[in-house]
Amino acid sequence: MRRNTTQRMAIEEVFRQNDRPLGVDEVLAYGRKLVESLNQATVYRNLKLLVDDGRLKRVTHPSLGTMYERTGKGHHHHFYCRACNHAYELPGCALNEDEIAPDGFVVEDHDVFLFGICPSCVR
Amino acid sequence: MRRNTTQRMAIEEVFRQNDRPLGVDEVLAYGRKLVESLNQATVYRNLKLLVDDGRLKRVTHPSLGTMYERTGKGHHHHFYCRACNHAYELPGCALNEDEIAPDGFVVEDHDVFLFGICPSCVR
DNA sequence: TTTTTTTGCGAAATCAATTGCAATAAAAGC
DNA sequence: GCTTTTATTGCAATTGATTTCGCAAAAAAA
Repeated sequence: MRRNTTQRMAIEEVFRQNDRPLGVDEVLAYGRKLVESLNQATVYRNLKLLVDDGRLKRVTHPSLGTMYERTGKGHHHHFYCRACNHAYELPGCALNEDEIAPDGFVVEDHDVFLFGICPSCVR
Repeated sequence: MRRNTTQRMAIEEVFRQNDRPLGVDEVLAYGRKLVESLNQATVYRNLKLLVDDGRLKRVTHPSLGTMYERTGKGHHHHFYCRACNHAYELPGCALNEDEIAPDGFVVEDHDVFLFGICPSCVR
C-alpha cells in the first residue's frame, strides 16, 4: 500500500506551486526548498509512481527533453520561452482538423510545440 | 577541403532514396546496403558535416528522438505512423496564426507532430 | 511495537554521441 | 600514371548525461 511520505507530498506540492511542465532537475531543485534532504533517486522513483497513479503525465519536449506535468487539464499545446527556458501549457488547440493531413493519413493525436518569448520575458 | 567519399555519397543517397526523416540507425542500416563496411561513427561524423553544410536538418522527434531530414523542402509538419514506426513530412501548415497563443506570448517558431496510421499501413 | 514501504547514498547500468589512432583513400602535384 | 599530401574511415574505447539499482537506515501505517 502506498504511503504518504513527506517527500512524495513535497513533489506533488512542487507541481501545484509551479503549474507548468517541469524537468527532473527542476522538481529536485524546487522540492529541496520544501524537503532539503530530498534525493534525486527519490524524485525519479516518485515521478514514476505518480505517472502510474495517473497524477502526472510524461512529456518529451524537443528542446528540454523529459518533462512531467499534472494530468486533468485537457488538451493543450506547449510553449517554450527561449529567454527563461521555461515551458508553459497553453490551453486550447489552434490546429485545423480538416487540413491537418493529406487523405489517407489517419491522425489519432498530435503534439504542438511553440517557441518564442513568454510575457514575463518580453518586456 | 571536403572529399567526396563513397561513404558520404552513400549517406546522401540514402536520404534521396528515402525522403523522410531518418534516425541514425536507419541511415546506418540503409547505408550498409550501399557500402557494407559503413561504420556508425562515420555516420555520426557525416550527419554532422551534412548539417553544417546545410544539406540536412536535425530534428528531435518526441517519440523517435534525433532524426535527420533533407533541407530545402519548406515548412512542414511531421507524421509518425504507429504501425510501421516511420516518420513522414507533411507539407503545409494547419496552425491558425491568430489563435496560436494567448496575448503576450511572442511565437517565433513551432513544431507539430502528428501520430496515427499512414496510408500504407491503414489498408 | 511490529511490519513494510520508502528513503538516501553511492554504485552501476543505459544509451547516445564522441574521440584517438593507425590504416585507407581521395585529391592534388609531379 | 605514380607519388605525396591530408581528409576520412573503421574500430574500439570513452565520454557524458540520464536513469536505475542494491542495501542499510528511516519513517509510515498497522
